[in-house]
Amino acid sequence: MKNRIVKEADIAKAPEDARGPGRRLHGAIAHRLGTDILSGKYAPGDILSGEIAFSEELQVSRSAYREAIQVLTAKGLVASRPKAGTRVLPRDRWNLLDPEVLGWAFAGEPDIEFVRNLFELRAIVEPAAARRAAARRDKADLKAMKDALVAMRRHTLTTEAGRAADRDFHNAILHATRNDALMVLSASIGAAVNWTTQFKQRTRALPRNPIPDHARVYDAIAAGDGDAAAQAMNQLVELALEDTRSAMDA
Amino acid sequence: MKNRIVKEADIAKAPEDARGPGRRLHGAIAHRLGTDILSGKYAPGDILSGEIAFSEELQVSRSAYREAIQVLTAKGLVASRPKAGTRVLPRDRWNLLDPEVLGWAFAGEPDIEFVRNLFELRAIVEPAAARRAAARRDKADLKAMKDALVAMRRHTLTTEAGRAADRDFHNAILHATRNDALMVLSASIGAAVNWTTQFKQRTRALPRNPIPDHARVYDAIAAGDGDAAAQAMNQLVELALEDTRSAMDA
DNA sequence: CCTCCTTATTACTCCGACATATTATGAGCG
DNA sequence: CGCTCATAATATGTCGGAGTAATAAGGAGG
Repeated sequence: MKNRIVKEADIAKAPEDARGPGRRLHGAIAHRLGTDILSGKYAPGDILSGEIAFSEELQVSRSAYREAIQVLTAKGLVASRPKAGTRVLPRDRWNLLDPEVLGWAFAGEPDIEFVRNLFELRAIVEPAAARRAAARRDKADLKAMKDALVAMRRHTLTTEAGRAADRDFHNAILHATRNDALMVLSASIGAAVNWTTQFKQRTRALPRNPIPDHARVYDAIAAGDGDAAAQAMNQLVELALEDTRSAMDA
Repeated sequence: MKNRIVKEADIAKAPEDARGPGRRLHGAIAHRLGTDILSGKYAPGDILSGEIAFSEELQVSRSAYREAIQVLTAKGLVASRPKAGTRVLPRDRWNLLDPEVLGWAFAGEPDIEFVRNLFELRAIVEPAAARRAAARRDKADLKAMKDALVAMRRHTLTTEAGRAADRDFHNAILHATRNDALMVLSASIGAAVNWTTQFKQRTRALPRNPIPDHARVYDAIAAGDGDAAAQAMNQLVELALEDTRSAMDA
């Protein structure tokens, strides 16, 4: 049984009705409106045309449009009130750490400043997570990290399998912290990192081999050395930011 | 002249839900289902009854029920597929940092372990934020912090106004970091902290005056001393955790 | 035992009507 | 002239039903 994945090219090919199999209509509408908002096409304070007008313009029923709006409302992007209409909320109300919102943010040309902020957050959270992982990890955690490391060596970051292994490695570390809140944050940051990594690949080949950095983090966690793990992870993040920044400047 | 039968009265009058004004019906349904999921009434893997059955049981239309499901889907709590039904997703897919989800998590008796994890995250993020705020704050930031500090002194944490001032203080610090991602995280953590603070008050009077701790953080940020700001904030969080833990143990 | 096809079930989409909440308007009055 | 309060206008909210499409499950054929 072939488990086909939906390629990015498919939805990019049909910008108007970006609706592939498995993707619901209201999901597609939410995706379109979400990217439009994140890209600045609709600015905070703007009021969307009424339900009837907009749903007709999009050629969809009012129900589908409303369900899409509920999704955006749940993510803090918009708010609706009778008679007043649906307006885009100020940016600080947006749920920027929502994985789907992050995907929308990176759908177009990503804002360099926002990427910098995400890496700053990553530089705060991941070293601290690595320190705790070094103290709490068990054999299963170490095995998951080592497997991911091996997979990264095999496929390199130029392939989707390699990037998946990279995410697995970081997820294994976060999992070893035994902290739900940290793990959820990892899902968000991991998604963002994935987008930026993909972006790096889009411009040119990765200038540096990231495997040794990951190996250092693994060794420190395996040795139970929290300080070394935090330091190694901090270095990893800093270098990743450097790579991404140079790729975006070019 | 219209002889209307009880339509949405049942849900509205339902004791626990208390659908307040300004709160929509689908929002109330999402709130109810959300709290039921967070409280464990519906466990991950459980399949909800079909749209028709459940909407009739709740005495609401399918539209309202569906829009509520879209909200839960957007927050990663459930996923729906034709023929398979709507099932509760595993916990690691939940958007636990979504402010609304956090509210649902604290609607019932909060899980002590989850609270500990949230404070651990706070202990990671807020000191780092304070360090950066010390480096980047301007006069407006300092004024906002000082105003919040004054308001905290006036009202104390026993009043809603005082707790709002507490949130304002922390938000001012996060705002001074000039980092969107950090600010969003602050909204989440702030919401959670608000719930726990409220919980502390519910059990007994606050055993210690938190104002001096906040003042120390302010002084360090005003002086531009990043290390001192981080250390003071770390101490503040640790003490807050201690208070909350003792309040919950009792 | 596996593959392919059929079928039944379930969510998904659409439609049109009515109810409700909020803003805007303007009449009446101090 | 400016304020208050009732009234009307309008967009969102809620409803019920009909029909479509997708998918898991079970059966036919290899």
